[in-house]
Amino acid sequence: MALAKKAYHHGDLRRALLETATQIINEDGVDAVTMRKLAARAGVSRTAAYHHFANKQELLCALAMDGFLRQMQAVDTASDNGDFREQLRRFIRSYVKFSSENAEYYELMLGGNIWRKGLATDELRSVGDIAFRNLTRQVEKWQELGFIDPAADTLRVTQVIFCSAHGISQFIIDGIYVHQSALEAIVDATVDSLVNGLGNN
Amino acid sequence: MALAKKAYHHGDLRRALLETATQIINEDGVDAVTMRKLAARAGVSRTAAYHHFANKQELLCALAMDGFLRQMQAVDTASDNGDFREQLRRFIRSYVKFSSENAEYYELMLGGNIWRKGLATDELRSVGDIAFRNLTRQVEKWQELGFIDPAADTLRVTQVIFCSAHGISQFIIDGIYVHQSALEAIVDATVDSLVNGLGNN
DNA sequence: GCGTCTATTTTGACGGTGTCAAGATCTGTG
DNA sequence: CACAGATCTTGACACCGTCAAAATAGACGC
Repeated sequence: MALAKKAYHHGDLRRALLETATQIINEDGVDAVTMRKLAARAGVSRTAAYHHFANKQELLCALAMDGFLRQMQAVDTASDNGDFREQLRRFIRSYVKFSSENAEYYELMLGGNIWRKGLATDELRSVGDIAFRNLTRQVEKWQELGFIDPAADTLRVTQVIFCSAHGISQFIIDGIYVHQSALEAIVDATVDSLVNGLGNN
Repeated sequence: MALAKKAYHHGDLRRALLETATQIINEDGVDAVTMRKLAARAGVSRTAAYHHFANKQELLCALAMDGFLRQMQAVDTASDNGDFREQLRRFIRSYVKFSSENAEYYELMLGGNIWRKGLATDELRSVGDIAFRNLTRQVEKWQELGFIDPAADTLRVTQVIFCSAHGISQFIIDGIYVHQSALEAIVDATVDSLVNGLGNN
């Protein structure tokens, strides 16, 4: 008996398809991912994938899940030395770094092609929640340290920070309004604004 | 002689196509916009549109342009009564309001399907610049009023504010992490953070 | 080992998409 | 009125996602 799920004909077609998809994403972007191309590269017929994914959306959700897992590893929520500005900068910088280095994946994860249409899998939804809760916990830590008012609504603060980080990521990726070369400067300006406010410099 | 561009067979097919597209967007979303469907609704054959738009992307760019123009009218950069917090709140609130009320258009304008792939028309690019410069000018005004340090880099400040507003918009539209019901609360929290900073409440 | 059952894969097909090439048609101009 | 060029149509091609039915291969009870 195989240990996990050594499948019948192919070996583990599901995993093979996901890996092939990742490869295609890195080569030609998310839009180049096609059920037919995927099957062809995996050496299998056009519709074989449909026994492992109900449809293309479900496959994309599985890929997005991988993205969230990799993102959680990449975003710095561990090191807690330095003052608030330093910690927040490290956090946002690592977030934006991941986004810009994995632009196509980020597009898949948060680009609206999945969520806006309400097509997220339950599984993806829960992984997304975990990723968000990671950030919430970080904010809680900052509140415990007195960096942020402990009386403040943790959820709101998290959303404020997250929206900033996401906006930067998106504009950097799309190359509009914010250019790659100014990435660090913008992150720093954002951090300064969030820490001290625009009013009091 | 016609005054503007009364076309030959149809009348003004270009305009008719754009109007039909707007209609489809409002009914079924951007993804439902199809060259063939467009033609059918306009009562014209499949490929007629290709004499007015080089390809689908160019048509989408034209629609995005309309979006930016409407956005500029909708975003409040006119009224300048009240203190900084009030003005910034009015600005961001009107921005997010437009985004959420015109979600499909916003997706088209800034959703990455155009910009990320580098497919923006020169015309669209310049309208986008104008829209951004509108915001820059608003920030300049705030600097002149002393709400924001006049020595601060206007471009950076604009980007910081814009990224926030965009992040909120995107998450609201996609219904992830930020829910419609908390829209005003999140805008207010963002405004407070931008004005006073998270550190000093 | 054999037969059966089920998971897996394939083949064929359908309707949909964007877009090109060639021909038809209409309109403004000389 | 003829010509030229803009405009539109028809036909075709290569894709796409996905369903239904047939074929196949492994697992499991006997």
